Amino acid sequence: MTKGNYYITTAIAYTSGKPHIGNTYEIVLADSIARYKRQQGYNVRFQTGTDEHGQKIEIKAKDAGVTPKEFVDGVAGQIKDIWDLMNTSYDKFVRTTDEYHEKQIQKIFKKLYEQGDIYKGEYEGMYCTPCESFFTSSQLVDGKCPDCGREVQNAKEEAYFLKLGKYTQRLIDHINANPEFIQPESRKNEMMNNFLLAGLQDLCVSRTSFKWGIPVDFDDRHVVYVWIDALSNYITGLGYDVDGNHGDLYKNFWPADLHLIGKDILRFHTIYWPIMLMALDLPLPKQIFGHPWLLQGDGKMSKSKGNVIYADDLVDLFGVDAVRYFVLHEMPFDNDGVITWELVTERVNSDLANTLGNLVNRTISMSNKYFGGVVKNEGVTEEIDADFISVVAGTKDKVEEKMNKLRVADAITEIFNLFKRCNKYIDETMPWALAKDEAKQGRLATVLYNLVEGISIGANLLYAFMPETSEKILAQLNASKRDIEELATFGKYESGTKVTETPEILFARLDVNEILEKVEAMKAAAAAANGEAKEEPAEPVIDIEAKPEISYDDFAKLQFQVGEIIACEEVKKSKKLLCSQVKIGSQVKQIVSGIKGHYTAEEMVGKKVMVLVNLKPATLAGVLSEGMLLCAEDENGVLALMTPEKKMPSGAEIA
RNA sequence: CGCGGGGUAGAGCAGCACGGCAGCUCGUCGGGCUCAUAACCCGAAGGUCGCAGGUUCAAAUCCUGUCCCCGCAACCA
Repeated sequence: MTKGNYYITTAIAYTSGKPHIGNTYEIVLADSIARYKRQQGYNVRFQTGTDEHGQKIEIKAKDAGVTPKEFVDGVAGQIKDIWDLMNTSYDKFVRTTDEYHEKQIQKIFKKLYEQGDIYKGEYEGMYCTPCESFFTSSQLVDGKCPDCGREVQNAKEEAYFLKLGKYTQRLIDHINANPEFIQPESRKNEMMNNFLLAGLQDLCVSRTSFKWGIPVDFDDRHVVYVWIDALSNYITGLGYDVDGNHGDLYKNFWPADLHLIGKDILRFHTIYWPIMLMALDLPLPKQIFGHPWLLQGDGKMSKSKGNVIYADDLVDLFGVDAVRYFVLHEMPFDNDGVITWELVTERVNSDLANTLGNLVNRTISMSNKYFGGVVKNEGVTEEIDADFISVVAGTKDKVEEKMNKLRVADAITEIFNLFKRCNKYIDETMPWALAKDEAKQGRLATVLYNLVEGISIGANLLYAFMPETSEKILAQLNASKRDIEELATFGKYESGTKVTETPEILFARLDVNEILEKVEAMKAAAAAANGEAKEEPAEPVIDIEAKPEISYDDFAKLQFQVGEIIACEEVKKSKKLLCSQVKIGSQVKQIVSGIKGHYTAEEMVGKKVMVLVNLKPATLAGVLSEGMLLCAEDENGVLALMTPEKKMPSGAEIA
């Protein structure tokens, strides 16, 4: 009966903090695919988990005054709670701090080192601490981290590298030969053109700058850096063993059928991971799908804006299945989706309450009203039934077609088209009119039977996406759960079955304003809780990496003066540059600064600012810059110009 | 200056690889119905598909140019 094995994974979540609805989307998406596959008859293995190492966690734990392990135990628990709250049916939750995992990582690292795929080298470049990444100077943007825009430091670090060159061609060939490998396809070209064809730099796979990681067992100053550690979870979680003593799970389920990941880490999954596998002489996963992001309506989610949406808050307000429905249905296939409280409310009302909930409710009440709840097919058909039945019975194939292409949102739409067709069927047949005519009892019974059967099929199809609701509907109808294959046949609902006498409202209609009020209340409560927890909400402080000590002579080389901005304009074609004419004493210098977005050109004019005067002129975006305006930067990247706190003449020296 | 995504009806989106009547959901308006959660069904209004050119019998779709927005990401692997 089984169609074979099917192994699906999500990316493992980084345990630096509570995941929000964006992170949660991925596990729900994976869950719906896993459930669907199971329903189709596959023997499914569904794995998720947490990535628990790295400098950031080390730092966060320190800030929180706990050990890294305690910290990740807490967050991993939180993540698991949310996964469970979302009713996801994963079979395995890996943690990269699990002992079997750590052991295999060390062995993998060693094996790759011994066979020459990993070598020891030295990494020199500009280092961005928060991003834990090195960059070449050409990668920097305005001399700052291209990823986060913050300052970078020149740094050098002994490190191990994974050789990529040896396998690049093989990977290119593989991608070309397997068009399904990277999904959606538009991403495939991106990977090819931007990385593979351009030539790969060897990947740095160890770190000495922090300790919270899996130690390299033959060189204990190093810990294994994220990629080998995290990516390997897909095989260690199955019981892969470097020495060949694999567990049965590994034998049965590798290679994976689908790695479901966010589009941001597609590069690592379609390039580095396959190369690692090639180096280990293992088969490659069959498909990698980089799903889009779920975005907050009024811009990017951010804690400072207070607009982060968390899964548990959504569940409190709407219920698990409503949230699952929303994220699965509203997420386009290869475009980012939008979530707002209003949009969720709208979907719940129109799709779940009106179309579905009300349909179930009205059907059951009619059955009770007219036949004491007994649903019997009297076989009195009419021409009008044919179209209805073909729509209902045809939905299974449509859903299957969409699911095969991972078009989950479209699959759900098909199911709801079925429910809409049911509502229409009620209007077409007008059961209440039939009920008034004694001669039409048989027809009435058949109509209700058809409806109940239609809903039963729809509810079964809904199972993968909204398991709880699916079961509730089937329970109310006293219908049985069916395999997918049986859902293309109309008429399997057992005639003569009695439906529930007391239909429960599946989804209540919601009032947008009430929802928004509750959201406000929730935010206020959260803010209050935060405030209390912190006693005095101390102004946050920022620690940056210490730079080497300098002598007074070094300092004396720097010439700082007060400058007055006498004119300022935006640098055309640049994103964040403003070009200022700065009067310093009697001379005027042109200085370009990356502060557009923090200050407008008009605001700048007239300000007295601190200027580093004797900086070697540079050209930014084609514009000459003869100095630097000094700014302070907070943890959110907000910039503030340094201005004298008393009135000072232009040109005054700062020392 | 870099890379990526986008601009189609009031809102949210599809359509674009392969040109052929501009579509879906919500909302709005009108009608119908009363079994049902003021729900359901039918109908209508509303868009020169960001702008300007070009190719073509025909362009949202292909080409060229241009403007605008967003992101570089989920608390920052």
